[in-house]
Amino acid sequence: MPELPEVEVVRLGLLPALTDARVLSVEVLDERSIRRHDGDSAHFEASLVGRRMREPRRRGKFLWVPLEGAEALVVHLGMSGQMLVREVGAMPDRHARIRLVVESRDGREYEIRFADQRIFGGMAVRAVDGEGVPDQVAHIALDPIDDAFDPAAVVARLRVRSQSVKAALLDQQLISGIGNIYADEALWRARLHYLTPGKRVSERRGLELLAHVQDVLDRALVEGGTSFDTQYVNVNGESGYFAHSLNAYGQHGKPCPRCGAIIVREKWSNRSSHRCPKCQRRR
DNA sequence: CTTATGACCTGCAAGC
DNA sequence: TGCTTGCAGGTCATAA
Repeated sequence: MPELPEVEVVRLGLLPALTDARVLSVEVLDERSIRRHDGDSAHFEASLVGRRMREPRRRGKFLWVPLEGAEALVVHLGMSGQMLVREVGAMPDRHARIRLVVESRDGREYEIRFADQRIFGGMAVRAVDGEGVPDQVAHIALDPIDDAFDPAAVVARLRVRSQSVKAALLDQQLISGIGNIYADEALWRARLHYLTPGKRVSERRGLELLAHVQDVLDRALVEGGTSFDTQYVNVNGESGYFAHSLNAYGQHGKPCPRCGAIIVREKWSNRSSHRCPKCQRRR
């Protein structure tokens, strides 16, 4: 489950099971899901067993579970990753790649399953800095729902770029947490064509765009994220409801809710962009 | 430095 | 029915 709202839904779901829990056992079922870990899967397992976990954190689409000592279990869901909280010995989940058994704060045991169809996601144990941020996450910009997020600074950096405004929104080193769905939704709300160069976006419209980004992420979070199929689910395997509220993403062939023109899908940078041909013209 | 492109994977839906 | 093709919520390394 990929973008910020979906990852935050997962983090919230993990809080009761993992905060102050202790790792009892770890089993790597598919080596490929251990990514950017400094060592093999046996080393990964040994790095976790017996250790105490702290409250799960998130920046953008990166999730991590701080460990006692200056390390953290970093989780990235990639395109199709899931973190499922199950009873120990529950029915198997499809595409389960890594299993952790933990004893939670209240003394109950849970089986945490990392499931991932496409294996673009993964886990690693990494060192953290003085702020508790893993080295793997250090290069990721603050996300729009972080207290320290600075919209004016992001707009200033956007406005000196020649690249398209959509590429900027997807650049996790400029602003994190946005992916293809929420980029298209925010651009629709802001009535901007995705190919508009950053330097052609006025300061006022840039700030408006970021306000739309924050609003669409907040609303999606309240709805439990966007799910089109069973790939994108919370820790209990349940889907979110924000797909009903999409105005542009995946709406090609349907009328624009604002002006009635037919939403189009266009190939761009090895993926799809959705826009209203009337409200989001290239100027 | 910035920017663009392909690699990494599995599986589903649509079209023939 | 079976085959092929296109498509999918991301990130990173590499090249220009």
